[in-house]
Amino acid sequence: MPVDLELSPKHKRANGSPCCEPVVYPDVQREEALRMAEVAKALGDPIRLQLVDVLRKHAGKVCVCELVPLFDISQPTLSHHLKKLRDAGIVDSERQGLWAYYYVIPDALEGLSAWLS
Amino acid sequence: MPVDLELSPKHKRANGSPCCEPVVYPDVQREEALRMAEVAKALGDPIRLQLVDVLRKHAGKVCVCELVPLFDISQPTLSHHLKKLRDAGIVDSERQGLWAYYYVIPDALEGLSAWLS
DNA sequence: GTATTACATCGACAGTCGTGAGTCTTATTG
DNA sequence: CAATAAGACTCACGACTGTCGATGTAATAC
Repeated sequence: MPVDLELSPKHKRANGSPCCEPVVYPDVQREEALRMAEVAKALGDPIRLQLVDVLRKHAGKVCVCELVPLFDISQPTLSHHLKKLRDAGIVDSERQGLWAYYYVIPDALEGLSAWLS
Repeated sequence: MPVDLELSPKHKRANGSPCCEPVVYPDVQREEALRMAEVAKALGDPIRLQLVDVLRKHAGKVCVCELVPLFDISQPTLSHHLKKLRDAGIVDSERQGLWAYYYVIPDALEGLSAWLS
């Protein structure tokens, strides 16, 4: 329910004077925005978003070798995307012999999710 | 409640044969992932995320001249970010004389928000 | 031991990004 | 009319991105 509060007819301002009452902006938001933007950026690639989707739906740890055939990209590229997700703190991995198992870090998406709701 | 379903000790596979039972991946997700990644990418910059935050909290249309003093970037750069948000379908604008008023498109974030929840 | 497999890292490439300075268009003011 | 202001656009710059092929590392299989 957007309310059009004062779409006031504005006036050209003298060069030094402020144009309008600036919208207040809480400083607390700033570092939180940095973190949320970091997560959003990591999700800002279709393949990474689908990777997270698969990992979440699987509700457990998924071997990289299971992920490779799902996407039409090379193994090094997939590894690169997984690293991006790791760097963003969204997923983590666990080595077991030759195999690496990935999983979504619980609550890693909660901040962004809460803000979006 | 992550359940470790069969972290089966895997075996090295012969070169041609499949390594593991690949996780199924619904094709429906694919275009939806494209759209959500587009939105996430647009939110993947702290300034743009804060811009959307301001526009949402204001619950109405906000003049660009009110946005400029909130951020430590030049006016052309702010305009550039607003264009990115417009291209991603997150915000839209409305000209009124010299002034441009921006607002968040209702439900633009709903897809991503629902997926994250 | 050697060969092979899983996965990560490196190097290189074209493409995109965020940024500011400058310019342009349009509308208001006088 | 001329001057000025708001905001979008253009250009250029360095930085980063997604991609692949090649290479490196470590563990398994023989």
